[in-house]
Amino acid sequence: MPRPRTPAGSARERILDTAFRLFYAYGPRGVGVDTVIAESGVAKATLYKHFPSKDDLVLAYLDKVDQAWFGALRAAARDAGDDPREQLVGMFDALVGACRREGYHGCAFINTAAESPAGSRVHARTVEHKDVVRAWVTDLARRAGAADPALLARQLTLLLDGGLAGGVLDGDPAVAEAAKRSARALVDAALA
Amino acid sequence: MPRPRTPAGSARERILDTAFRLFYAYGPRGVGVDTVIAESGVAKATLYKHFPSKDDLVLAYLDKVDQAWFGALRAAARDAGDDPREQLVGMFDALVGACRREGYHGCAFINTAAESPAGSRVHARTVEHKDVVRAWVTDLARRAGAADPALLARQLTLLLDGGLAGGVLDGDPAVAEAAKRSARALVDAALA
DNA sequence: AGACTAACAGACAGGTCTGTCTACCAACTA
DNA sequence: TAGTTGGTAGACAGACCTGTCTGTTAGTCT
Repeated sequence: MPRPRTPAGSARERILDTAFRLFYAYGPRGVGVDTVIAESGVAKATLYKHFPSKDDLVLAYLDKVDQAWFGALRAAARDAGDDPREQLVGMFDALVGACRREGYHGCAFINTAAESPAGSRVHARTVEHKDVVRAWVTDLARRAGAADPALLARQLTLLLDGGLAGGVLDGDPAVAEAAKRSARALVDAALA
Repeated sequence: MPRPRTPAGSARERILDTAFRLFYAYGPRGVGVDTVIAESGVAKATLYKHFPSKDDLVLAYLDKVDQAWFGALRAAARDAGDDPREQLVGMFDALVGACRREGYHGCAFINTAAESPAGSRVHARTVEHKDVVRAWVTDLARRAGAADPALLARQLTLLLDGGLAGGVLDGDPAVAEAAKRSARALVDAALA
């Protein structure tokens, strides 16, 4: 186990944490590698050792975002109780919470995908993330007894995406609340 | 009236048309001024005469997008008949149409805002655009007899944004169809 | 003690980006 | 005819970006 000389975790962690913060705030393209290096107090060679290219760092960033967001989504659903029907609505509290958070700036995946070329690894990773989330919602919808779980899941993730994406501009909690109300209406309609 | 030597319209139009095409496909940040110049067959000085900075060109691009998208939205609503209630659902056909179009790449406003700094003119213009559209939808909702037109408008534009934003990845018409079904359910619930 | 590993510090190359500037040209107008 | 206007062509400055490379330092393991 190599002991890090600096107190705040290993170099890799510091790089990734800094990249997470800067990339989310300014977009990966808006942050140069030199800035990440300066802010994380790391040598350039060290960064390129852990992440062979900036693109790899961006992908690692997206993985971190995926963990955080998907985790928040599942936690919000869990907090809504045991009924899958309530969980489908409750997961929107993750959106409400995100909107309230200082520095909220919309969906990291959408934002990053918007500034990446069409067939890039970033796009593939984003599609992967969206698919995983939608599969989870689909399962929830099935357990709730929806006649067409795939459709309901598509509708709810659409709503989630809308709420998240619009957050690039302003994290108005009213938007998240409207999304939650919509979710309630859609779930009610699907399980009538 | 100065006669343009090149057949395809004035220099300004050519620049704007080219910028529209390239900016939408690759994102404003992904396209250099030199590329716009080369593709539109215009001198650099001419571009900077009509648009003092690249930012001004980006704003002009957004205005063009606004006209196109808001126009499509109103046309789709009009095609749904005279009943405001039907128009609220019918406007989603603009989304369906956009998804089908070759080269569809999501919401130009969201995509551009994602790669622009927080307090920039691009953000302000995007907020302005979203507000105008929502005001129009609110009016439609009021005429349809919604108890809370502002809420219904917020819900529907949220859905619209979700469908548009997700299009950065793939223009799946199934997404647009799901959005339209959601709209129908939400309108029905609000006007029950 | 000696080898090895991880990290630091920073120069550097090669490319791209925005925006400015000079010089020239063609058409219209007074 | 002379001036004005709107355009072309392209060099250039200055900033910034990614990725490579050299050399040094500190801690760990055998």
